[in-house]
Amino acid sequence: MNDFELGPMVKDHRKKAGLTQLELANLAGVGKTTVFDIEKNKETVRWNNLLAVLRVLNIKVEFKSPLTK
Amino acid sequence: MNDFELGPMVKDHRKKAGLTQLELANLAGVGKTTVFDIEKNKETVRWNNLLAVLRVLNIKVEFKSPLTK
DNA sequence: CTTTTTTTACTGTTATAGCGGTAAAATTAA
DNA sequence: TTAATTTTACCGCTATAACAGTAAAAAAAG
Repeated sequence: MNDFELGPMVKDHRKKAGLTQLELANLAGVGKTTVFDIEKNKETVRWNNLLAVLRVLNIKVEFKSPLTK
Repeated sequence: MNDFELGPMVKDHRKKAGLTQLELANLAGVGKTTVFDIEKNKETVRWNNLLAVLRVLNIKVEFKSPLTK
């Protein structure tokens, strides 16, 4: 289970926000290539760049573990 | 709100797992510097490296948004 | 259909994350 | 206390992510 893919989620949110990849990139302060890579599920992107994109799209990140719950 | 810091959480989980930074790094397949940086909240680490460390510590990542819920 | 926009893909260059090594603090154990 | 371990910090070197172009393929608009 949990073969969740972040890329498609980002793409979906961007679409629903009415943004092009370039617009999202500019809003997030990253290059268009980075947005493209994120949507393609490339995981070698930098954490801060991914965070910047998620922030624009109002996607929150949560970390959970048996210890946390 | 939500000035959540990932670094301390990683450190706490590592401690409770009885691992040194070096051991965690080796288990995750990253350099010791990367583990150190993550615990210091350095956000320029690569997403895949962060994921590898979280996986060892059994910390799951969830993405949430108004659209998702 | 045709035109426009967007997305995908590739390229060369630049900036820097990641790495292991080393060593000094800081912490923990004996 | 001293000794051993761990963490923090810094150092070059290397690998590669990020970037702005460019252009072709795909999608959307007219």
